[in-house]
Amino acid sequence: MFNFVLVFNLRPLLMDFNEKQIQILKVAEKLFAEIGFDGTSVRHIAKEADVNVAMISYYFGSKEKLLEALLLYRVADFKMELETVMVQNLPHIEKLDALVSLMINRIHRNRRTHKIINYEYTNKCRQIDFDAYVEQKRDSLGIIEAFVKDGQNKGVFKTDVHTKLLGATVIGTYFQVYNNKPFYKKLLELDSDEAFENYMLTSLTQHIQQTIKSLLLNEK
Amino acid sequence: MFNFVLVFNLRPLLMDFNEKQIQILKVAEKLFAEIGFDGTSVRHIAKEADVNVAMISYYFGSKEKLLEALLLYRVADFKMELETVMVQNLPHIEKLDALVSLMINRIHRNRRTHKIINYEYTNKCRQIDFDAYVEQKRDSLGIIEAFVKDGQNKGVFKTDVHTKLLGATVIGTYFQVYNNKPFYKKLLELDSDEAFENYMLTSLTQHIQQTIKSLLLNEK
Amino acid sequence: MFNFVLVFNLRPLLMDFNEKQIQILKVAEKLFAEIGFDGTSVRHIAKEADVNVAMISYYFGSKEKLLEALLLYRVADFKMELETVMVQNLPHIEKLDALVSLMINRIHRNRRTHKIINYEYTNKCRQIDFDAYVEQKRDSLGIIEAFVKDGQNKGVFKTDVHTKLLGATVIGTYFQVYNNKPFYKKLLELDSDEAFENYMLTSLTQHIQQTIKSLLLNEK
Amino acid sequence: MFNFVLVFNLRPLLMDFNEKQIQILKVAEKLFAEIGFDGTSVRHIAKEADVNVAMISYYFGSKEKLLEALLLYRVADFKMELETVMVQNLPHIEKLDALVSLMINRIHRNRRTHKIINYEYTNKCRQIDFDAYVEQKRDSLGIIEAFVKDGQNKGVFKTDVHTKLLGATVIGTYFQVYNNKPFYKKLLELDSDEAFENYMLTSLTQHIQQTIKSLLLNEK
DNA sequence: TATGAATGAGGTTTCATTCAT
DNA sequence: AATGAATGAAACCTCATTCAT
Repeated sequence: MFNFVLVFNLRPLLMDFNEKQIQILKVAEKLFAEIGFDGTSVRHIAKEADVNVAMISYYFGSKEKLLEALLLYRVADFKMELETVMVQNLPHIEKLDALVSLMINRIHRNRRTHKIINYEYTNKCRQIDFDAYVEQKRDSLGIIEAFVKDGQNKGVFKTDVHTKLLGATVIGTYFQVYNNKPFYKKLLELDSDEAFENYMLTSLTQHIQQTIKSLLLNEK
Repeated sequence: MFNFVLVFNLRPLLMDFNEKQIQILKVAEKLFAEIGFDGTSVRHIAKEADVNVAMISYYFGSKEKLLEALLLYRVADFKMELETVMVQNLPHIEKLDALVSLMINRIHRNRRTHKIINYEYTNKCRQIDFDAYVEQKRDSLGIIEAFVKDGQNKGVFKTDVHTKLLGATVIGTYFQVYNNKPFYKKLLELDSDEAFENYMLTSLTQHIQQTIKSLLLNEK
Repeated sequence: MFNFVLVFNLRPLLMDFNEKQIQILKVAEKLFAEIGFDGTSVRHIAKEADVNVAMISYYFGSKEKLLEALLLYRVADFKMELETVMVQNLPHIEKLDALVSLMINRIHRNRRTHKIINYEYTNKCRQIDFDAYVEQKRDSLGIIEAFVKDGQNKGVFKTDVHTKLLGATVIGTYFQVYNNKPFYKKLLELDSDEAFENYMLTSLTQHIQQTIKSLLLNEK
Repeated sequence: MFNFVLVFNLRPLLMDFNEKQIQILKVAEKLFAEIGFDGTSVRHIAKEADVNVAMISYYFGSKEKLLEALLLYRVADFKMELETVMVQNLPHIEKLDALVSLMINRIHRNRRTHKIINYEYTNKCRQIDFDAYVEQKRDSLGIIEAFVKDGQNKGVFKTDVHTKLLGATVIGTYFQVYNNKPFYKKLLELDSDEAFENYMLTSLTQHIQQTIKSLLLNEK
């Protein structure tokens, strides 16, 4: 049976950032996502966050450490959310939809940080500790895999699927659209950023839910 | 002096880059993909390509123009390939598989350049001409859409799908795995880069084909 | 960070450059005058002023902004000096001599900066704000013109002169000698730089005074 | 008596520049005057003159040698012209006017080159041979001085003038206006470049003639 | 004779960081 | 605890010139 009893792994995050630190983190997240990690200068961050340049080194140690802090700040509590869904007493199909929806919502909320990660994670020459990210990803995919296996055992889900790749399809589809925002805005005739955002959380989400359900539910 | 920039602006489809230019382009592609556009210095490119630093400016005008040249070099003749598949006399289902396979192969071949694009395309502050990329993307998705519509008209494909998002699922799934290579190598127990490459072109491709077919073929 | 550029743009007449800034300005003035603006590298300035290269950008923003700062530093309070002479209760002829003498002294004191201006003012491709210079020039010539008109009205000065060109003759004669210093040193048998300087402030000044007086006083 | 019999000093100039060389010289003169010697790149010259970059080194040896060639090309035959005036049988006063007019015309014709010289002549760090310029200047001023002395001996000209500085006043006044062209265009309400040019050759010339005559003719 | 290709040197500016206060 | 001043390093690019052809 699907084991949703998982010990909360409370990493000693020391995430007690003060107000100014959070201000810096938010500006950094925005700028890193918009113009890249290397493309963003600490001066730019400092200016936009209305703090002294030296403050960034002072608070975070270095620009790279700032990114690490951002990862901890944004990628930490996902598992708890997922488990909140898992414990609900729902039919597998509905739970599947809820799961996908939650993943997308979560990713969407932190899309900027995840965009940075998507790019920087494979960056050689970078000395960033991605453990929190990897751990979260592992856990998330683990939960999905366990849930799918449970459904397969119960005969609800098909078995001839690449279970480990389901998450990649969910998140990958999301980011392929997000990373090509100008292109898809035009293609989908979405006039404003708001319309685009809305599309991501409705139609795109539906498409992804439908995709995953098709894979798991239908006869081949 | 012969002005290369002019030639680029004319964008002749048969780009006649000389040997040294191609050497530079290949090194640049590698480094841009590995450590980012901003993270890569022209010195680094020059050193790795074993050419003088000034040569890059001489041949391409600037670092940004070098990236534009790379786009033209890598993203140009996709449509022709796609059409080669389309004209084949195959059942829709087989043609669908061939289409997905071709897309992935194509993306895989130029994965480095596409990774750069995925990141840089939405980069504000960047003055890069992405027209070739956008054009190619539009054409590709257009061909897919037309093919799917044809299948729907013939009653082979389901109609309640987000046709315009199919490409995003194909390519997005691919890149989600590619961009998290270390993670998936571990998850999928792939020991070497070769094993990973092989997985991308076999199992991952199958997964994506299966995904798209599930969406288009089965009852909901 | 305190933004000096903004302060410059406000152009406070009492510029509060700190010691190091003044050091840089003086070295820059010397080198710009000796080897030209383009011929002078910021490295050279930095070395001669014994400051870090980056300091010039830090303090002034750019090399061109440094020149603008120099203009403001050197070309600012001329009108006040002129007016000091004008309010004196002297016969027109003596006042004319005093006026010419003051102009030459003033120009001589800032001869280096004015030499740069003489060359750079008409330089296309240069994005320098010469407003302070133009304003000062306009004011100076305006005061002279008004004074001459007054003398003409009082019947002291002749009327058939190109009043607006008097300043050009004063300053032009000065600079024609200054810009051909090696030539005139030899022609006038002035052995040392001191002798040359002395000549500029005595004989040359007399010549110019005599020139202007001849124009304004004598029958044609 | 004024000795106008001077042996023609035919410097072995080898000024047999071919068509392309002259083309280069003309473009160089224009650009050097407009954006300075250091500010002008040989590439710019080559492009504007529609010749290969290497041609400049090939024809002239170096950029500095190109400037030297320009000096020889533009500053060579002045003395002959001056002597043409001197031998005319005219009253001293008229000859004085003719002399000034000739000087200004000559300078005006080669104003661009002379502007460069005015700036570069005192440029330390520059290894340019200005002998042709110095020689020409010496000769010109010599002829003027001799002419004035002749007039003084004949009692036509006043004696209490700085004879050696007359040339500086003539040429200096001219360049002070020329170097501040935008300023004087506005001050003198000259709308077009043509109007400015015209003013230089009429009113400004008159002013200078009047200035010199006032100095030499009138009672003090 | 003439030139396209190539290069070493040096240009300006920006970078992340440190340090004295 | 917090910051303005300062700096070495390195970024990209342009320069005048050379060289093989």
